[in-house]
Amino acid sequence: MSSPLKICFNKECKELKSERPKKGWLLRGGELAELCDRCGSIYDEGRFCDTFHLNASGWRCCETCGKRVHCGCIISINTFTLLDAGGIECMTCARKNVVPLPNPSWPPSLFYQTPLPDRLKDLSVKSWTQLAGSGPVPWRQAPSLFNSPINQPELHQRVPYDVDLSSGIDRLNVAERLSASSLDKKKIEDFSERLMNGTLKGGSRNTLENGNAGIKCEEQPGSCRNKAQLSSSLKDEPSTPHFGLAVPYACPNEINGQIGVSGTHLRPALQPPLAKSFHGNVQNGVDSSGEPQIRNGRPRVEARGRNQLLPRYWPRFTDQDLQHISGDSNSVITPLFEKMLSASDAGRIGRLVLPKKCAEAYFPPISQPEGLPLKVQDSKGKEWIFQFRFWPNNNSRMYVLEGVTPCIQNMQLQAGDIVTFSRLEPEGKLVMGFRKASSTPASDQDNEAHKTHMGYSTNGDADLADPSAWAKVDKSGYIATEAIGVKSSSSRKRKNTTLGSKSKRLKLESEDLIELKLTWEEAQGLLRPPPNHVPSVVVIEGYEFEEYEDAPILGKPTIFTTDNMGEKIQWVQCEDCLKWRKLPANALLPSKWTCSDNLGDPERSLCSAAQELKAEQLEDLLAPCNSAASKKLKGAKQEPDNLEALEGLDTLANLAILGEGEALPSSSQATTKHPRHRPGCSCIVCIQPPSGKGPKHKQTCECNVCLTVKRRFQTLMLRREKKQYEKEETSRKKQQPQKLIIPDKSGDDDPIPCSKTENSSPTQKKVVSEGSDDDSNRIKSSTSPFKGQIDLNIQPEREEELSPSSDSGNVARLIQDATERYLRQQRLSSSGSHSNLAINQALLGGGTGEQQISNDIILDSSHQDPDEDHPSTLSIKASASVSATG
DNA sequence: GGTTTGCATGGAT
DNA sequence: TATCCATGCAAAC
Repeated sequence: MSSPLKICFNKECKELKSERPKKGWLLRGGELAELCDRCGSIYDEGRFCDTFHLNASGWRCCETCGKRVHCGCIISINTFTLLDAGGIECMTCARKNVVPLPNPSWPPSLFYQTPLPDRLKDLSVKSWTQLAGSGPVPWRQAPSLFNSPINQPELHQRVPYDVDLSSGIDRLNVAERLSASSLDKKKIEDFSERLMNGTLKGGSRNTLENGNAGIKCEEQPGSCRNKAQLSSSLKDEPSTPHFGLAVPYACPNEINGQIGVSGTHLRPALQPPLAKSFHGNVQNGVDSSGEPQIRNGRPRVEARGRNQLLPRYWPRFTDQDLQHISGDSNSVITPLFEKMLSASDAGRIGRLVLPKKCAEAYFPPISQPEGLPLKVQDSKGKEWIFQFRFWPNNNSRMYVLEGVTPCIQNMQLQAGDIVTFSRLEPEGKLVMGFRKASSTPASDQDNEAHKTHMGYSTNGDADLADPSAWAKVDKSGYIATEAIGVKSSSSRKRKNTTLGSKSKRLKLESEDLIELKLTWEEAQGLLRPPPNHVPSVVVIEGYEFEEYEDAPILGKPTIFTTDNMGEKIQWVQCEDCLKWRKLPANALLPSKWTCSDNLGDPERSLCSAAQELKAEQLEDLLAPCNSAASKKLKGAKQEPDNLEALEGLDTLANLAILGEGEALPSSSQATTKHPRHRPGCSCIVCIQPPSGKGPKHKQTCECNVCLTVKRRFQTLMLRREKKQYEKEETSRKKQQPQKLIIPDKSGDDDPIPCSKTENSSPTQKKVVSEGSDDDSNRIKSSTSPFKGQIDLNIQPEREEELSPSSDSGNVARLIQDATERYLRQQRLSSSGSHSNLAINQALLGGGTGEQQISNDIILDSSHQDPDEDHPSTLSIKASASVSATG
């Protein structure tokens, strides 16, 4: 883009340019100043100011080394930094300091050069320095008329909210900022008008583009601050209002000539100032060579702003990222911040929570909760309009972008992915990019060192992963991913960060997401009783239910299929030898299954026994499964080291892969929700699937199951209270034998006599037969030894706190958490007149290889006490004795 | 009934 | 301890 003018852009020169003029500093219009060969060379050598501005104002001395630094022009903008205590420091010295700031995100020239009306020039030094030196003060909080300090809500509140959205000019910004500068409203309005008229911009632009200070400044250091004399440019030149409109919120920056953003292009001498050639190490705004990036002509992160941000919000852009964003344009990209999407962010609510400091640093100031519309461009160039707003929160604010769902979906993002915000200069457009979680740098998000932060490359649409590999966002999927996330987080050193502010909220990586395609139902199907736990038994309808108090663990996933005889079978992989063994379809396996557990097939109860499946058959067996899963399973087969990876949650994850939706093996699909239930089973478990669909028992339902469940619930709660009480007593009295009224297991190694415990029949018994609403099957008996011990005043809320910590650890807790989530969903889905009873079926297996089924009977509090609105849900773990395999 | 909205809560830092 | 922020949740729609 060659200037029509043939003379050197340096007005001190006026020489003719060559046909291929040398490029100088970035103009606000986006072009580069075109210089004659001589000036270009001088500029390239970094002597431009020395040569042409020697007699200009703005020269100051570095407070540290005393070196003279020109501070008064667009070219020198990044050669110094402002000191909090006043004065300047050259970049060489600045980098030696603890917080190297190659230049404030808000360049001093913003202030020095901003052509203010005379009546505004009384802005005190104090106010500037305070703004500059305190708190999170990114460029936008620069002492500019266009900038306002953050953390001054009181000021914000005083200012009438007045955003001219139609024009794209954020008057509020101006008003607020002026307010922050103790300007009276009249001045604000006047100034805003001028701003709208573009006169200010024109003046500013003129001044800046000529690369000269354009200010009349006292020669004494600091005088500029006191007397921000304005050039006459305000009146001299009509505006060129090409900026400040596209992105209203960005007007501070744009109006000030974008120099606060990436002013790094001001000296693109040593390297073509192509924005896309963003230098890798941006963490400190100083490149790895120790040279300020301005030397490289590369945009840098707004260092000052970013230094105020938590590391996890630091933008980590690769060249490819930048290339994606900038496309083929010559725009300069200024990375602002990034954020890993939380489940909430990626959810359907469409609200993206913005880090407060980021929002206040890079988005326009808003004084009203309603905020203002924000135009954001994605990496494809598509524009989105979000509502940038905040909520009052703990005397603070919580900033959100509303209406992001379409954009998020368009980008096909989900929790764990990272959205990036950057600014495109000189347009000032806010650009929202993204990285899929798989391309997240290997380093910890919170690792402030960030030495390996460029270990990823994709940014975008072009590199989208297969959507099918993404975790489901639906309820069940979410629950499941949480559960699996334990594994994923544990298998990596990466610490849960953004997503994991709560322990049970887990960051997902797309690699994991493949594995996390697990539905609630499927997760249930893997539940097993904790090892060495002996259930108590309750009989409903003649069928015995085993009840476990501790949370279940996860069982071994299998692959269901049908054999030649048309009989359903399942295949399970031995933990030790990795051979696949055939089992009856109704076999229920513990989390670790080995050939030795294959009691039903003595010939193959040893690992030395050959595998029935040929390689091809195995291939076919695994074929319907997710390829990734298949790969992993086979990989595990080949690599014993991977055995461990298949344990525990990995196991669950693998099953999840195998069992998800269409990928579910056929025979498994037939019993998707409850594999151990036969098709057509009408038990309450099957008629009331965890999905929440299907018939539900009414709250007033008096069927045997509901009655029993209620009774059992009450009993359980009583037991737990007693248990808790006795635990406390025990801890007090030190090893005093428990005086349990209830036969119970207070610990893993404290089994109690039980009528039905370990040696279950190897064949599956019918679990429960009742279930419909009007089912009036009688209860033969409730053999609960706690019959009659019903505490009607029991507080369901105590369920959680009374729950003994399970040795199944996080997994179990997550499963329980998932259960609660599910129940909440259930509760929501029911109108209140419905029973919130759900029986969550769970597979339980004994600790020694025998297997049992248990059903988690989940009862909403309202079920028991409809008059009270207990927010929490309850779970009763009843069990049906079931068969073990082999 | 579902969805949206605005605030509250509490874990994480 | 203060602050941030992810999420819950209830009222409003």
